[in-house]
Amino acid sequence: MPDEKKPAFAGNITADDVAAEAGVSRWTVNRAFRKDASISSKSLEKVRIAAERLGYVPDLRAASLASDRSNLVALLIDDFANPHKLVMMERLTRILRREGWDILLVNTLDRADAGHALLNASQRRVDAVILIGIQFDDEVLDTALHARRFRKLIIFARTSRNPNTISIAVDDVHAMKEIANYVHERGFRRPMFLAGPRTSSAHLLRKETFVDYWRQHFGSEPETVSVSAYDPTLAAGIVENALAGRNKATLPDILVCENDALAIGATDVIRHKLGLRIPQDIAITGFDDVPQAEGANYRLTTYRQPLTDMAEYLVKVLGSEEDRDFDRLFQGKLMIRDSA
Amino acid sequence: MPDEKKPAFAGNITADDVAAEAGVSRWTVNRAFRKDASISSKSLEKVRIAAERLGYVPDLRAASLASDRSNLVALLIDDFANPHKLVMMERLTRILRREGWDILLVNTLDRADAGHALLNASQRRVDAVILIGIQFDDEVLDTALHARRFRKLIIFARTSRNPNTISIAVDDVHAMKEIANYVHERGFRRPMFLAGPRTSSAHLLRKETFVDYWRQHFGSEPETVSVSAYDPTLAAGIVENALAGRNKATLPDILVCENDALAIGATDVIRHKLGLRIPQDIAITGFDDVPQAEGANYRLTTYRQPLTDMAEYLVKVLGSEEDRDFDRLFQGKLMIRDSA
DNA sequence: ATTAATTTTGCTCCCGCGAGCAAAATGTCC
DNA sequence: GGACATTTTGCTCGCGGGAGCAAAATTAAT
Repeated sequence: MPDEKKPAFAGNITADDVAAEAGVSRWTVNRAFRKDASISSKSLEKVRIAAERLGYVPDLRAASLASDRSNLVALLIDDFANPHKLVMMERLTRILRREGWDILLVNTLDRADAGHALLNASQRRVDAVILIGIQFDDEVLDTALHARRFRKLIIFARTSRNPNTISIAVDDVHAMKEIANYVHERGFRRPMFLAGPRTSSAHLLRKETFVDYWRQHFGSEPETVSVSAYDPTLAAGIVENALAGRNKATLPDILVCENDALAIGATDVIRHKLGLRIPQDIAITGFDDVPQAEGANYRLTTYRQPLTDMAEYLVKVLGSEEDRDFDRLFQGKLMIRDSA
Repeated sequence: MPDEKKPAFAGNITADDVAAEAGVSRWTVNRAFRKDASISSKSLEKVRIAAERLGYVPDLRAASLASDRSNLVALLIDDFANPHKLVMMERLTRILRREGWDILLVNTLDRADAGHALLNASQRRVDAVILIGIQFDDEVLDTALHARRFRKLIIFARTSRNPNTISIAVDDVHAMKEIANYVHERGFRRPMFLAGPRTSSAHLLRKETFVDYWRQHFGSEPETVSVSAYDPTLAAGIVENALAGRNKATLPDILVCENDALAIGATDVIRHKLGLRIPQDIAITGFDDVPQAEGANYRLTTYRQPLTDMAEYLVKVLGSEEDRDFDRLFQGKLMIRDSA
């Protein structure tokens, strides 16, 4: 009788086994699993059946080793407190997988760890590295680029001026000017800007744009406050400190936040700790348009990044063999809701 | 002369190059990068220096191919709408990386896609698969186990009765009884249970436990409502439908939610669409203790899963060569806040 | 049918490293 | 210094598949 014992580990079935079963050579078997295969439909069918019976799937490690293409990209992330990261990961993983790219997820603990994370990725011989964290400053990038172990280094959803990286991001300058204009149009006159960590010049782009634009066009100098991470909880603490004890006259009339993570933390504390109403006592704007921004609780006026388009462009870049300048800025959309 | 052109792609430096530079054999070079290495400190130093100069790092694909150990685990996720997933990912990736495991992140689009996702992982010859999604029902598991392409199949943060999987989860039965008792103690008498998708029997555990326990100990039969995904937005819609138009007498006095994702959606709609106060008009409990549950806005009474302990146990399981029953239930902790 | 053009198949030689063993080097003891 | 134990080093062979070419099979053209 056939032994019906518990299913054994079957990782050791190789193309040779399938070749024997199908009565063809090993190379024909391997060809059957490549899309560019030059193979007759007859032997393809034979191989399919034999592979099915034996439970064979090609070993991508070996394929990658022999072909020098891993079809693997590393995704380096650090700030898991930011809910927008979840959205970005979902979008990226979905679209990348659809195009045949696998993803190595690396949690970069802190700035000092960035180098190790990059090394980690390089040992798997990833074809590209995608950075969606915040702690990858110029120094880290330079180290990575110096080692030069990846074909492409992509900064996703953040502008980078480094000429050796590929930056796929929303046009922050345009976006912040649009926000500034909207804020002013709606009659707000004393904005406060809530900024994130200042780890590199690129992060200052939104803040600088807003502040400079406001000063130049509307005269006054906006207050600014900054938080050391894009974390709603931290933002709440900072905002509470910054606004506690103020009265109608000294309170900003709107809090312009660098992103939704900060705006959400700010909203919570303004309502529940400071007892103020949004937008009557103080309005709020965000950036990113995370899912909860649309929910009944926040109704946050924010700026939507065209993440899907950006991810689609990303896979196009990954697939390209050219060595040109792939940097690209996308235009987002101001989502007007109740918070401002 | 040595060509000093711009930093080239340096993925092609091999142990042989380092061996030549250091004046040792290739095997000594490789040994220098293994921790169990039997190597003299003198040649280790020589190799380190040479490797540093050439920018060499071992190729893990080749190592994995030769040793039949990839040190890679696949992480399969599907419900990215649930904020708790972000917490789980952070914890898992951090602890796994610390122990030398790399992570292949696979976004499982839907139930039909689960098989492909598993195949995907198997082609990279991962040492184990970790499931933290919801759509991996018994049928999917059986298919995966039948193919048997992984040494270990771990269901994380969800109980599974399948004897061939390893389930690392919180003790749902104990937890729900604790919640039921607490709810009753605090004087609530007409609970409604808000459940998630009913894709497999395992998902019903919390609901069934609560409902059965309540019926047996407190007489009445709780109402139940279910949402097709752990998504706050969906939960909001369902709850609005379920509660709209009710008055004091017909409204449940507490909404017991299967997890925080549902509780958050429910909270938003109860406050902002139905205009009710929490907990005065209706109380709420959750499960998971996501970061925002503690925030000023929700102050959600919920049940904390000991994620760190669970993740630590997971790496222990991964490292073990034994073939015994690794299933384990952890005890969590009821976090009492303002929502109930 | 014959020859040439084209597709399909099989083969050699790698890809970069590890297991396991034999040779060489080093250390130990009297 | 000699005999032996112990560490360190080098080597053969294989992990599973790809590039690229030559042989074989098929198709097209005359």
